[in-house]
Parts: sequence; C-alpha cells; structure tokens
Amino acid sequence: MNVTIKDIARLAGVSHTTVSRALNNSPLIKDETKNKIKEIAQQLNYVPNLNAKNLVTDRTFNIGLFFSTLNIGTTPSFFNQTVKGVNSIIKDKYNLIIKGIDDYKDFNLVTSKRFDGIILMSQSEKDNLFIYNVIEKKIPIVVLNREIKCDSIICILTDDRIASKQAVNYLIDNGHKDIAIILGKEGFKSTEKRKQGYLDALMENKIFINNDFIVQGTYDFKSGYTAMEKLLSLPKVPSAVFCSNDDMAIGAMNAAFQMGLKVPDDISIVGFDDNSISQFLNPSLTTVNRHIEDIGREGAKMIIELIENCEANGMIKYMDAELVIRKSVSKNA
Amino acid sequence: MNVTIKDIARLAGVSHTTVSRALNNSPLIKDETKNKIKEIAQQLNYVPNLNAKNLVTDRTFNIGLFFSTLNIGTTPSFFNQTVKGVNSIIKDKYNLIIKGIDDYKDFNLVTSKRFDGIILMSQSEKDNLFIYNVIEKKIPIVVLNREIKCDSIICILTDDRIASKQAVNYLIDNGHKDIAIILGKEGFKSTEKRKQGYLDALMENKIFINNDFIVQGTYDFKSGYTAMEKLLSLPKVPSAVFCSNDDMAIGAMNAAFQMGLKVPDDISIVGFDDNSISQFLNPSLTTVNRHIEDIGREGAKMIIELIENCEANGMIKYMDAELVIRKSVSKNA
DNA sequence: CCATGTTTTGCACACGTTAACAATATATAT
DNA sequence: ATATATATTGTTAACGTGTGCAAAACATGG
Repeated sequence: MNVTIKDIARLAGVSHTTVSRALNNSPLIKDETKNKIKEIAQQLNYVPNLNAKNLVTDRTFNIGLFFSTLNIGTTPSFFNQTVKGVNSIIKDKYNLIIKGIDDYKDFNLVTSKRFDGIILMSQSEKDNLFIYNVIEKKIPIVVLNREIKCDSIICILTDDRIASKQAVNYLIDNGHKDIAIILGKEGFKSTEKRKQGYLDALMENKIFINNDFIVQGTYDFKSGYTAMEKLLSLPKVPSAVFCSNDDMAIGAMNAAFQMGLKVPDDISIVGFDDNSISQFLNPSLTTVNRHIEDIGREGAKMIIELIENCEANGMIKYMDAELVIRKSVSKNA
Repeated sequence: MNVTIKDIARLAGVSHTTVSRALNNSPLIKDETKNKIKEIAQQLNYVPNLNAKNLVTDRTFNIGLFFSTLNIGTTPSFFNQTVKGVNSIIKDKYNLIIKGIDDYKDFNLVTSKRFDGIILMSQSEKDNLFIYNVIEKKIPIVVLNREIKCDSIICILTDDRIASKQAVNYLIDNGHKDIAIILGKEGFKSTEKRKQGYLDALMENKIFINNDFIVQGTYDFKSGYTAMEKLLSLPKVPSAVFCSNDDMAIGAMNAAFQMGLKVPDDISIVGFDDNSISQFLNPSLTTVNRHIEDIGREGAKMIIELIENCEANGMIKYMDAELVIRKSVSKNA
C-alpha cells in the first residue's frame, strides 16, 4: 500500500540499497544518482517507515519529557512553559512524549527501545529511583530543576537558594524585618532550597528567625490562602511574606484582601516563578523569574546533543534567575 | 544485548513462534506451556521490541495530541487541563505525543505509520486543512472543542454559544443592560460562538446592540487589559463586561482597578473557562466552567475505542458547561 | 490396532530498512 | 595496454516480531 524504497529502486533502475544510501545522503553515492532518486522519492511522496528503520538502527525518535507528576504540585504555567521550551527545539524528526513518573506502576516500559533520550523535569527527591533506573538502562538523560550529585548526569537548573535569598534581601532592603515564608510542597527539593535562601538572607542580616513565620504550603493557591490566614492570626503579624511560588502568593494576597488588608500598604508580598499572570495582578506581583522556558530549551538542546553526539560528560549548569520588581512590596519605616 | 523471544524460546525448549503466541495470549497454545513461557519472560524481564512488533503489525502505539498551536492563544491552564485529562486515560501501552500543528511545515510526517490515532484540540478553522489531511490518510481522529460538519468525524465540545448566552443572561437577570463583550482571538471558532451567545441573549431580551461594546481581544491578559481601557474610555461606559475567557477577564479587571474602579461595585465582569486561578482572584470571578479535563478524558476514551474497535460512526457530543457564580457581578438597579 | 478429528507446535517467510562485504565501473599511473 | 587504486553500485543477511500453512501430538471411536 505504502511506497517503500523498493518501489523507488524499481523506478530508478537501481538496487534498494542504493536508494537507502541516497536518501540518507551517503557519500558513497554519485550526486547524479542521488538527485535522481531523491526526486522520485519526492514525487512518490515517500515517507520512511520508522519502525523498519528503527528496528535495524536500534533507535526510536522519541524523546520523553517526564514530570514527577502531572497532577497536583505541577502548576499549569510551569508545565506549559516547560513543554513550550522543549518543543521549540525538538525538531520534526523527534516525537515529544509527555509522561508523569507516577503514571508508571513499574519502569519496565521505560527502555532504550522506547526512548532515545529522556528529559526529566524533576520536582522531588523521590525521582531518584526513576533516574537511576534510566541510567542503568543506558538511556541518555538530562535532569532539569534539580541537582543530582552523580557526576555522569547533566543537570540544568537555577540556583533557587541564591534567587530566594536575593528576593528576601530585597524585602530587607526595603526595611522589612518581620518576614514570613510560605513553604512549597513538602519533599520537593525546590521547597528546601527556597527555604534555605530565606534563612540565608535573614541570618546574614542578623535577623532573628521566628519559627511562627515559617508556614507549610503545597504550591497551590489554596495552600497559600490558608497559610496566610495562619500568619495573619498570629499575635505578631509579619510585615512581609515571601511565598515559595506565585500561585501561593496569589492565594496569600486574597487572604489578605479578605481580612481587609491592603497589599502592599499593610503587608508586602513576594512570589517566585513569575507566572504569566503575575504582572496582571492587582497589585502586580514582585517575583523571581526563573526562565523555565529557557531551561526547557536548554535541556532539549542537551539531550539532542547527547543522543546524536554522545557527549557524555556530566555537568551542572546554572541558569540565571531574575528578580522582577513590581508593586507588591512597600517601603517599611 | 536485550532479551528477545528467541532467548525465551531457547530456555523454554520451544520455537519462537510458540513464545510469540503465548505472550499474545493466543488460544492456540496450551495453558500449561503458556504459563511456563510467561514465567520465563517475567523472570528475564522481557520487554517486547516495539519496532519489530509494529513493523509487522503495522501499528505504532502513539497517540498524538495536537493543538492548533503551542504558542500564543493557548493558555497554560487550558493546555494543562487538556493534557491531564487525556493522559489520565491513556494507558501505559500508548505514548502520548504532544504537537502544535504549526510545528509542521508540511504534513508528510503525519502518517498512520507515526500515529495510531490523533486527538486534536482544535481552536481555529485553519485546522481544517490538517483534519482533512489526517482523514485522507485514514488515521483515526477525534476533534475536541470544535464542530466539524463532516459526518464521519467524532467531535466533543461544549456548546459555547449556549453557555455564553447563559452567562450573559445572568448579567441581564441582575439588571444589567449596558453589557459589553471582549472577543477572543480572531479566527478561532470559539470566539465566534461566544459572540453568538452574547448576541442571542441580548436579542432575546430585546436589548439594543451597541457596536462600541464589542471589542476585539486575543485571549491573553494583555488584550483583555487594552480592550477594557478602550471600553472605559467610551462616552457611555458599560455596566458589565462579558469576557471571552478568564485570562482576558483578569486583564480587564486590572484595567478597571487601574482606573480607580471597583469590581463589581462600579463594573461587573464575567469570564469564561474557570481557570484554576479564578476562584482566588479578588473579587473571585464569576465564569463558565467547561470541564476541559473531562473533554480530554472523553476524547481519549473515544480515540482508543476507535483504534481498538474501529467504531467509525461520526458524532458530535456536547459536554455540559456550568456557570460558576462568584463575586464579580453586582446587582444593577 | 487403525482411521479420523482435534489440539498444539514448528517451519519458513514477511515486514522495510541498514550495513558488511563483494562486485563492478571508472580513473590513474606505469 | 596493463596493473592498481578509487569510486560507485549490488548481493545478501540481519534486526525482532507475527502468521499461513504444514507437521506432529494427542484424543476419540470403531
């Protein structure tokens, strides 16, 4: 039914091997015949049968983009930016397959026969099991968003600790001392990093660390809302809150509004992530832009490099994050 | 390197044919041998080579989830909900491949050899070229979000026209007469449908249609913002604005705030989509929930049905949408 | 025991492609 | 012209799986 290289061979009066070589631009074939063959292929609308090709070359043209989960904990904006970034680099010839690690019961189906390479947007330490599994099966992998000590792995991430510290320092520079933090989802590495940055800033500025000001969240709106409620019911209310992501910052903002407080006049808020929505909030949100899309793009470039050229040196690449100053922070006397 | 059915055959003392049949649960094979073989396969951690399998059965286990574009016009929340819905149904055995139609220069690479089936989240009439291409190549397809007249196609969508009408009626019920609309991106079918619903509601209630109250947008925040600015600079300002999606509603809200107006006291706003964020806005946004995730789920079920059982009857399935009443609309005297 | 029918297994080829090696054509040097 | 090197093409097998058909094993009835 479908046109194969043998059909082309017949029409061109050559062997199918020659056709195969011609279409793959082998230097063995004379330019003249090459062109003739390519022309016929074009005319016949020939599309190579990937299954056959992959069977013998032992490749798929699949690149897996894995998230720790596609459910709670992965915000739409974060997800979307990652996919966009990766997809913008993946060429036609690769398929981008999106999966949550938690979609699998076991990892039997994650094999080099299924994926040429894997990009993991890693959000939790629990992913390590998956990572080691992938490495053991010799599938090229690039890990985004988390640092893996193993030195054969390529990791691409922002230094959340430094970025958080920067954000909190900005609050301190504006005269704030009673600074609270709403933490991210427990177990996520990013949660810990951002907390560290917060602590670093306070400690370097010799500000007393008040444990009441450290409240757990889960990275979603609602948890930001309830966390803020908790903070506002304290005997001593903080003058500024650093939220471990923008979604929670929005939740926190609304809790403040609900209590009749004004942002930033009564309480300042800083977020983390720079969701596409954050600039349109009221007040617009001061936050940290991690350039997730860039990270995705970089990861995609790396994995293709890894697949096609087998450059296997592990490395940790830090991408720049940037504090975006808007209007949710006020000067504190 | 990898274990094949021949390896299993050797260990079981049978031919590879028997192994193949046993693992595929052929009724030809005695249960006893079947079990023995399966056990060995298990032990050896056998994973079938998809390329080989697909080559002979002429299948892939790929399901393509296509969007009109992965860039501007597809909001993070919408994208995320769709993927989540589809992914929750796709079983381990299928790969979910995500693509933007505009990623392709031509459709040569979209063949039945690449995709067992395609789910298209269609946002624009321009997709029709793609759709006909897919049909011509006899690839099973399910279209989400848009109605295609061709009667061999399965479409799943909400009736945006009715839902919009309902939303605008709600404004009218609350005493509003000067109701504006911010349109979606030009060329998108949804844009038109929602406009129709808006017009339906006005006409049925014999409210004069003011062309100044109909303003173009592009479905993103910014366009909502500028559209609202335009509306607020009119000699006669509307008392309520129906926004064709939530993102624009948020932009519009902020434009109102910027002008010193209060929502809903000075102006009422209704959105469309029920973004995950909308309930946390201040004021929380009255909007239409289209249950995108359900649509994705339904689409996934359909395409699998289509692939595995070849039920080829076209149909148009409408899913329920629901007006979610929150706090962005006030009673108008 | 044989003849016949039924259940279970194996042989051999096919799927469309690549690649090692052999074979041929062409160019170059003597 | 001949020998040798080089460029170009063809022959053949292989990748791992499924399947039509032939073969073998087993069961049944006489």
